[in-house]
Amino acid sequence: MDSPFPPARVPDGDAPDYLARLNPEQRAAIETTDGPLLVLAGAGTGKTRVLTTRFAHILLSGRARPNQILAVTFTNKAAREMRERIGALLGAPVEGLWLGTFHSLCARMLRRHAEYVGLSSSFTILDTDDQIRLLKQVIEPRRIDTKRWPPQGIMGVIQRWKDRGLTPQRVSKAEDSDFADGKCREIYADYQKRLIQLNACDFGDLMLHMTEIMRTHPDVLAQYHRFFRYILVDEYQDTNTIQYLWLRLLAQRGEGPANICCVGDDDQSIYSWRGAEVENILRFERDFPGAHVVRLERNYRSTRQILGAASGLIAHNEERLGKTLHPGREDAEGEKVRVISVWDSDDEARMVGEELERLHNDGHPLSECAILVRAGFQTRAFEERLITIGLPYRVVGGLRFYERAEIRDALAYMRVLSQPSDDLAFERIINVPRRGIGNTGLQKLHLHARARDIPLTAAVLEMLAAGQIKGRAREHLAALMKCFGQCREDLPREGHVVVVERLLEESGYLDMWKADKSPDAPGRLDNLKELVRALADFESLGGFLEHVALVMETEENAGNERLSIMTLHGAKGLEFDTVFLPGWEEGVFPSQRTLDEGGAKGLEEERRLAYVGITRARLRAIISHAANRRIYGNWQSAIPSRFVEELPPEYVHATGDATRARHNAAMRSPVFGATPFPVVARRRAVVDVTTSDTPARKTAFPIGTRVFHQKFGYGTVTSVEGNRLEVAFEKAGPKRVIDTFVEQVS
DNA sequence: GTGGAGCGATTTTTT
DNA sequence: ATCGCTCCAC
Repeated sequence: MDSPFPPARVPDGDAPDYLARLNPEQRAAIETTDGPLLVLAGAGTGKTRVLTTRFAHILLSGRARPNQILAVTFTNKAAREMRERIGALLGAPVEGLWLGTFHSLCARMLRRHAEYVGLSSSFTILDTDDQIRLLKQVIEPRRIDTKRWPPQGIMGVIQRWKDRGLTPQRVSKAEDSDFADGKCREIYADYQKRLIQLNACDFGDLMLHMTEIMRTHPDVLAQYHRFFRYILVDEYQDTNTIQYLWLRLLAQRGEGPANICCVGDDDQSIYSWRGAEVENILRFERDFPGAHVVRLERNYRSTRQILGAASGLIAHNEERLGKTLHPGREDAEGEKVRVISVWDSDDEARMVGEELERLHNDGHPLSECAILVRAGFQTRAFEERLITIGLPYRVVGGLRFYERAEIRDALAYMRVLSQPSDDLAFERIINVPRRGIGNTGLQKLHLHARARDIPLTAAVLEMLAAGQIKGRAREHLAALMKCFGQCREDLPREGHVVVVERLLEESGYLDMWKADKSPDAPGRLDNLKELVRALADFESLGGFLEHVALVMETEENAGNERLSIMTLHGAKGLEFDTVFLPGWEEGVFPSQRTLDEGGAKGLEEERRLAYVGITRARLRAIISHAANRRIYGNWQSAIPSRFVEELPPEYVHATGDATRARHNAAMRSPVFGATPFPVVARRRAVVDVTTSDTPARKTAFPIGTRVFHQKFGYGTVTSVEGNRLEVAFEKAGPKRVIDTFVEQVS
């Protein structure tokens, strides 16, 4: 240790105060600094705390300087959180950390060694849309039936190969038989070639190129070996093969065992479908001989009842390292996990709504409640119900900011502004708004560009000059190119914020949305405003675009007093006082797809998902299953999920609500219970609104106010009753809504 | 080049 | 049922 940080070492014997309030296992996980270490961190056992304290401990004990620790996470959110907490522990923000996602760290490394794979260090990182667009170009000349073999499917095959660390040369013929008549390998090779020509990378390439460089250039690898003294990995159970290879290259140096610490939980491995290999964590001790293993099993989050139910459930899995959660607090007895049987999915939504109202009225904050579903289609029933009873919610997940069409369009404009040779970006916006360039026009442009070996923008200029573009397209394109040219010229003088704003204005892009009559157009304009605002946080356009490519998220307005609806996958890492777990039926959860093709492994993963769901709850977990559910338009009867049976009965309170459910159903449909009568259901909904004891407030929306609603669009208030409005929506017709769901428009 | 009709798919999501 | 995408006719 030539250069301790900070200079003063913590004296042995006296434990420094950042270690004081940790339990013995947590301390072991932190103080076992040298050699390979696997920390099996059960849900709610203080994983992040261990990770960040360990990081701080390595620094404060003088074992390494900040830039000698490599700390890897999966999401930007996790990286950000870690950075903040380390800063808090050290009392000051630390600069120059190698702390980030696998992909951002690889991007950073790859910029230094890009030339080894034929890229220049200014390579661009493509988003999913660009990838598909490029792949389509590669597929096109090959006479492949894109009905049978859609580009997305081929992209999936390629990505899987990349996940496994296979460059086109490394893909064996045998690997490439099933999909697209065995042409995937050629397509993959072409696609990679085109990426290099464009000086671009997709996400998989960041890992693939960097791993390939380290594999084939021992000098580069040695450099990183000298550089990184300690490696920390979060969520190790989610690593795929390429991430594993990348880590192993960095960790397995010749002299002595590596200081690699992987933190994870095999029971929370739920991402095999995107390439994650649970085996990586199961195999850790064999991969790193002499590894220490620390189990964190004291849970400080949930009640004893919840932990008992979750542990009993996960014990049905075979493939696991084995861990049992114990309550960390003595007072954590709690209520039993409730299992509620209902008649159909409408009853389920109604039941959840009623429970939520009760909790809300008892003073439990809605922000501490969540509905966790297996699949996206389940959210709709709950949304409708919550709108009816007027409980504010938000659906977490959905499309994120940078995935929205208008944001991607605007970013494409910026990319062309900053890099005229960015063909994929230019292709995206050349006809947005409509400029009279269709498929054939674009083909001609491509032909010209390829023939002259120039970017598309240059091809446009040449073809305009040569009079090869006619009619309306000619004027529009000339105007567009002039606009880009002018903006590019103004950029250094006026700054990127002003110029981008002008570009979006003068190119006609903003006008396109202003003229759009659809209900979500105003929201899109707001998003664009937000995007331009975010631009100001960066010094240059290039810096902003790099950030966006890697960090595809913005801080969502958290909306404090709202309950959350999200998928179980989306809930991983979060916690709530109260968690609703609806749809525990065979075919929904576990999902039909898994039952059909996932085998025993798939089922175990579904069970882990159930385990993740239950362990999100601090105080209350409410599981429900319906006897009948509408799937893709028709009603189907369903039996309770096997996971319900697997819950240990001593921790469960089953509300045998089947009687009431059947009664409700009988009232609704005298002949066949399985086909509920929607009209009655709707009337019941209205009754519920008026009998609800949610206090009515004074509303700020007098009759005649023009309002906007996220789901229903524009409308005019026709009557007011406390905080409940009746609004005549222009598109959706008359609806009753709660005032918090609409905003006034002028 | 644009817009409408018909077709098929429809778990989970990050970077 | 619903949405998104492709194909075809104007």
